[in-house]
Amino acid sequence: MNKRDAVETKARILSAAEDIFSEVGFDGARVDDIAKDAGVNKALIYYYFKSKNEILETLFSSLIEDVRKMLIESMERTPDVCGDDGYRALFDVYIRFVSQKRKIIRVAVAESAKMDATSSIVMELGNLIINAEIEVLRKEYEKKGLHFPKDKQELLVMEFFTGLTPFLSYALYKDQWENQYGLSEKALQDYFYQAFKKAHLAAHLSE
Amino acid sequence: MNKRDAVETKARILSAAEDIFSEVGFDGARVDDIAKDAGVNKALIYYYFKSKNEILETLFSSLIEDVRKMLIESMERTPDVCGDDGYRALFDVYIRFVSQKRKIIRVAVAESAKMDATSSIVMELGNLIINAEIEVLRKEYEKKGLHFPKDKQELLVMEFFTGLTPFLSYALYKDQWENQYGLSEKALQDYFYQAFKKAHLAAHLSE
DNA sequence: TATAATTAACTAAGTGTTTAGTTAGTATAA
DNA sequence: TTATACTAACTAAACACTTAGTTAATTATA
Repeated sequence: MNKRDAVETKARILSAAEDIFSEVGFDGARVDDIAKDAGVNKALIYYYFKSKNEILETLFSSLIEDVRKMLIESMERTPDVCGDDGYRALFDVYIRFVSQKRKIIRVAVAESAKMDATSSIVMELGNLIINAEIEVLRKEYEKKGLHFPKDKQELLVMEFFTGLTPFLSYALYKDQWENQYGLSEKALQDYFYQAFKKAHLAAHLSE
Repeated sequence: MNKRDAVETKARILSAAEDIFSEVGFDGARVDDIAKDAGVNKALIYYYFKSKNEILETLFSSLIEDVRKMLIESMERTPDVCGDDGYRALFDVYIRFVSQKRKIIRVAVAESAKMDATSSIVMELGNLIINAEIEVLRKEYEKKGLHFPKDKQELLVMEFFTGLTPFLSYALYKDQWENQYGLSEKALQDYFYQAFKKAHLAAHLSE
């Protein structure tokens, strides 16, 4: 077997783990089941990862890395966009991100919901996303010749509650809303975007 | 050894279970630990509950029952309140609810985040809360002589994303924001209320 | 009113099963 | 022939749940 097979095998293990973690949670997941779904022997998992926990950490690291890349790319693509267009661009990045990463976000939220999760991945995600929002706002203030109040920590909380958590809940409950109420993905996103924009405009611009 | 009050003992078991579930999740929780924390023999837990799962179901049933009571009481207390006051009343009920029930809400969110959770307790909570919001809105439309568009399901989704999930995240991440950013509970709630009101006004009244 | 019968509340010490992780080895490509 | 990729078979520990009782209090009976 050559090296390319190994990379692909490792990816298959991670993918199977992601599926199973998102279905039954980390503690509920069985390494045997991950191995079975990945089509490998269980011992091979311990050849690539030192523990079940390291599989989760690898998945979380990739998630953080991916969202960081996504945000950076978006900012480089539209460096001067602010206001309405800025929100739209940010919204598109978020929605693409949570749609793509829905499964692992479920796991992150479930793990963060545990009380002892001090090094919470959701907080880490939140900080990344908040910084992106601040960047959009900063441009907006700048364009108006105003100084952005950098140190206002309450703003971060506002951003978190009004900005990040609806996206997380979108990732968590999208399927259920679609099934239970027959809502299309497009309809969901349209209404969601209106709420997102209004909440942000209300929070930052109208007073 | 003296016999203790059975009702009180059962309550102690449930309380210990709630603590441990919220710390390490349902699958991560050990029945031995619950017994130890409740100060009873493990077998007594199986005397009162047929399984570990039944403990969780009992806790979830109580949560649903409690929120239902809370909402009904609030509506009976302020039957004609609408508009700004209506939102304030609803907000107060919500915030009191999530503050009191924070621990079990963590568990509910963690469990709901698992993909197979079809009979999701969060969806059940969501429907209860959504109905309460609709009631406030209905009064508002009525007072203005307008007919409330009952069948708009998109409204439910809006309510869910903009109304319920920030409360859930408040329950989940309040401690972390307080610790990490030194925010007081009052400051959090004040800003949170502004966001809540604006999001709702924006969603329902400004178009 | 004393005591025997009954039951609710509780426990020590398991049982069998499931689990994460290991060992000791084989096959293959370079 | 050496390093990488892989597996069947295994183990120790952890786990949910059970068994086989005990204790304390209540109720029925003499």
